Amino acid sequence: MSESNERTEAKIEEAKYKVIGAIAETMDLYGVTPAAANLYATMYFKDQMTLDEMRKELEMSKPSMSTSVRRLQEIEMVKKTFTRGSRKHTYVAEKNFFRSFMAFYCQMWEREVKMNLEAIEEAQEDFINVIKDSTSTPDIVAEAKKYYDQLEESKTYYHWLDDLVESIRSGKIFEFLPKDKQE
Amino acid sequence: MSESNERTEAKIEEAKYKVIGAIAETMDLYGVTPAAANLYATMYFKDQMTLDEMRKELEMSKPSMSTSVRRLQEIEMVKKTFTRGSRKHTYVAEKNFFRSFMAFYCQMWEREVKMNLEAIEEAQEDFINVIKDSTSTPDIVAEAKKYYDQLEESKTYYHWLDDLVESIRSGKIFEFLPKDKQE
DNA sequence: AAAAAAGTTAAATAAATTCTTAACAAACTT
DNA sequence: AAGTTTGTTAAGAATTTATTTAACTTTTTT
Repeated sequence: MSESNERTEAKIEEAKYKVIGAIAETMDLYGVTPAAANLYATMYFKDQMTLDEMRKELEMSKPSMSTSVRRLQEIEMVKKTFTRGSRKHTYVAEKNFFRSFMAFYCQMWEREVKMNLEAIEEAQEDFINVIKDSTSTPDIVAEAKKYYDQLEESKTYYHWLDDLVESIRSGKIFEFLPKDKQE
Repeated sequence: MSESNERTEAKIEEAKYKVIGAIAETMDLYGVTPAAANLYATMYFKDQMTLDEMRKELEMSKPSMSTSVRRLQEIEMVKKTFTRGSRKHTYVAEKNFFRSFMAFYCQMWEREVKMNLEAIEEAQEDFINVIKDSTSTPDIVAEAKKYYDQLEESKTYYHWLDDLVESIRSGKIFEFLPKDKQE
C-alpha cells in the first residue's frame, strides 16, 4: 500500500517533469536563463514557494534563486505574496499563460519599439542634414534620400507593433481572436 | 570637394550605424547570435551581399558569415538570389519588417505550441492512469485531477497562439490591426 | 539592543556559447 | 580532367554568460 503510493507519486512527478521540461526549454529559447526558466516551470505546479524551497527543489544556490525570482518578477511571471506565520518571502507563479507570456512579449516589444524608433529618428535627422548640406554631391543626396525613405517606411511596422501591444494590454485583441475558440 | 564628400559619406555611415546597432541589439535580445544579428542589420542597408563582402564589412571569418547567413535564411530574414556574372552566392535581406519579424515569431510560436502540447498530452495520459489506478489513494487521485485540469485549462492558450500565428500568416490580423493606422 | 535569520551584492569559478583556424568538399573554369 | 575558387564542416580557442561561494546588509525576533 505505501509502496504503491510511492509508485503513483513517482508517476505524478514524472508527468509533471515532462511539462516542466517543455516550458523551461521554450523560455530558454526566448532568452530567459535556464535557472529562471526551470524555476518558473517548477512553480507552475506549486501554490507558492520560498527561496529555501526553491533552492532545495532545484538543487541550486540561494543567490541563483534570488536573482532568478527577481527576473521573473520583472517580467511579471511571478508575484510576491504575503504569508502570515512565515517570515520568509513567498512567491507564486502566474498560472494563466495569457497573462504571463503576454506580459513578457509586451515588455519586449515596447522596448524594441522605443529603442528602434529613437535610433531611426536620430538617423533620419542626420540624413536630412546631409540632404540640406550644400557641399553634398547629387549622388550623396540621392543615397541619403534613399535611406531616409527606407527608414520612414519601416516606422509603419513599429507603429503596428505598438498597436498590437496596446490591443493585448487592453484585451481588445480577444474580440478579434477569442480565447475559447474551438481548435 | 573630395574631402567634403568624405565627410558627408562619413555622416551617412554614422547614421546607418545608429540603426544597425539598434536592430542588432533587438535581435540579440531574442536569442539571435551577435554575428547573425549584426549581419542582418548590415544587410538591411545593402541591395545584396556575397560572403566575402560580409566578411570584409563585418571583419569576421568566412565560416562565421556562412553559418550566420544560413541561420538568417532559416528564419526567412535573408534569401539567396541568383546574380549572373558572379559565381559567388549572393544574398538579400528581407527589408519588410512585417515579413521578416513575423516569420521569426510564427516559427518560434509554432514550435512552442507543438512541443508544449505534446508534453501536455503525454502528461495528461499519465495523470489519467494514476486516476484510474485502483491502488491510488483518494489524496493522490485528487492531486492528479488537479494537475490534469490545470493542463487542460492551459491548452486554451496554446490554441489561441496557434490562431494568432494563422491570422498573421493569412494576413487576416491586418483587418483588425491595419498596417497604415496613424500613430 | 543584541542575536539570529533571511536575502542581496560582489567577486570568482564553472559552464556554455560563439567565433576562428584549419582541413575538407563541391562547383566552376580553362 | 586538373586546377582554382567558393563554401562548408569540424575541432579548438576565446569570449561571454550563468552560477556558486563568500561577505555583507537588512529584517525580524527575543
